[in-house]
Amino acid sequence: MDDAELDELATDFIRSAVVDDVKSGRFDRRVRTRFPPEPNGYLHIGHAKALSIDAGIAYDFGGKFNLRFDDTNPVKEEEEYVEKIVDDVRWLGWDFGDTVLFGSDYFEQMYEWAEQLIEQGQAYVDDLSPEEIREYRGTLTESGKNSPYRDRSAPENLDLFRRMRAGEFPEASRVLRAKIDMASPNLNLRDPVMYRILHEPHHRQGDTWCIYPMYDWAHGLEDAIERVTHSLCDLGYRDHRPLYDWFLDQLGIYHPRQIEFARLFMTYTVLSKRKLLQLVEGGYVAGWDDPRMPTLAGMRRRGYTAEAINGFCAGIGVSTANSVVDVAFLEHSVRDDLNTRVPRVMSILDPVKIVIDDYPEDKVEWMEVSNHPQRPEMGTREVPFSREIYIERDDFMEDPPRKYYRLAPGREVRLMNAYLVTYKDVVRDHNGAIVEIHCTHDPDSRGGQAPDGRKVRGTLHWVSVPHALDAEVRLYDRLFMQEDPEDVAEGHTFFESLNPASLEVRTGCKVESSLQDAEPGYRCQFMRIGYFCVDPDTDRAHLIFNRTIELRDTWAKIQKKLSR
RNA sequence: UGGGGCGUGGCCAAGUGGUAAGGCAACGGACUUUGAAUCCGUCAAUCGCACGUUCGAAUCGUGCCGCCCCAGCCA
Repeated sequence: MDDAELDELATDFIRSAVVDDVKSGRFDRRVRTRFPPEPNGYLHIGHAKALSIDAGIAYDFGGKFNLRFDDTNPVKEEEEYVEKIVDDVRWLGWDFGDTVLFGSDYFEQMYEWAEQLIEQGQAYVDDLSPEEIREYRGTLTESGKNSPYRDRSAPENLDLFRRMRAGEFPEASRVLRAKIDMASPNLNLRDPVMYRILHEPHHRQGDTWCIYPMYDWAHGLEDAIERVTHSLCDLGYRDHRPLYDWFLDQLGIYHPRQIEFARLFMTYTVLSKRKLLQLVEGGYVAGWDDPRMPTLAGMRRRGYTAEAINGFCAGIGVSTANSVVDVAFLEHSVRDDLNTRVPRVMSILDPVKIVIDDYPEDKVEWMEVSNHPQRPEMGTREVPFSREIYIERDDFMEDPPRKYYRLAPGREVRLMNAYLVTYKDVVRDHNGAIVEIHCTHDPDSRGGQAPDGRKVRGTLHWVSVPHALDAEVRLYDRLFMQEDPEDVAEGHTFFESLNPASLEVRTGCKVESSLQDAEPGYRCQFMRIGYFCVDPDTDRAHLIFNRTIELRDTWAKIQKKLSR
């Protein structure tokens, strides 16, 4: 890549920094990034943003991208999560080569470097209790004070540290600390803990270790071992950067550059692993992959595409300002992607029967219907039409308001790709509820075109009664009712912001017969309603669709205005 | 009240001394066999506030205000 090509890649402040480093040869013109999840939960849309930056930069610069688990705390981490995370990263389409990396694989090297620091007199074994360490650390406004164990000799520290590793001491009895500055205004530099004793088996290392490295100590070393050039993380680590740099400098080893960016926040959503876990464990949702969850697994099940999510991430930009992205932008990204790629189909969520009195009783016509009116290359299919069809219950009104131009007494409407039909009368049950609407049709309007060119404003979707397939449809809505779910009164929790109507299960929906063999994951647009996909719970006897997202609904807006 | 960050339209976000990009949302209108999509148009005399420097400031200086993060043997 020459300089002119590089300049074009400088589209945000991080890429600009990378461009500078490539130009100056700081890392031999290499670019290598990494995504370092801790395997203690599922990935969510916030991780998709981080991935889009980490992996996206490696991709744009023709560099390498590492997927590396930051698994330094055996008590919080589980194997199940690593599989799910790997799966999600692949699904999003990011290429991390053929190896999944683990920070824990570097434990031995880290240990050797710790001994080096001890020998250099820059790390010591501290016997203070956790409570004492906290007291000695001082506060935001008062400086800390030195531990009485701070000046142990290097040989003594080495001996103690080796015995820590050998398992001679109980948990919490001792730690290894870096000897930096207990008076630093940056609390992270007040002799941070490097190793703690944990008599816990590790998900990959088994019982090999009983001392485990802390994040600040481990992270830069992992980056250095992997020859990462740019270690990108969220703003929360800004204050840790001096420490990241300090360890690498004292060791005198390869030194990547850490750059921080703002995490993603989104309206009507919570994005913290802790809270997501609470939703799962409290049974507020059906699991990590519940379609209402902001997890990648949930969104995938909901019908969101990787392209939509990546497009969203690219669209929100990268900056260092804390911001809350409007969930409407995510929804826009999803509709935008689905609109161009997904076939159209007719399905009725709330059916009411129409009988076309002047249409022969046994006749069936197979109408040729485009799979995507704007994209003829997606082909056509044959859809059966007969005397009795279902339409949407709210596509008929006996006493319609202004601007309603669907079926009503005295009206003629178009049945999409079929015929123009005119209202005749209605049949009710003893409670007065409508059970059938009777119409007549214009036999010369086959295909839906008026032979005389008369204007017909309303166009309805429909499904032939004898051919219709029964389906369950799960209508999902936002999980939370408030823009900021955490904005609750004192003593209350975000659970109270939960939307009680976030899931509505409809049974007895009538879908087009072409959906007969649709496989789980199949996406389509139910015309005039929204985008849907087949849920994995589907089986031969039971078709189940998830509503991914509604179509924009201008009529709903007009109605709202009319009612005011 | 220590330290580190951040403040550009309802929401993101460009802009780095030469007179406020773009997207989302919203609102009009055109088109329409999806009230979808598409298309066209409207939407910041002003960049947290106040002084100052300059021919000229969102961009530089000073002061103030507001918001976020840090006191795990979590990451």
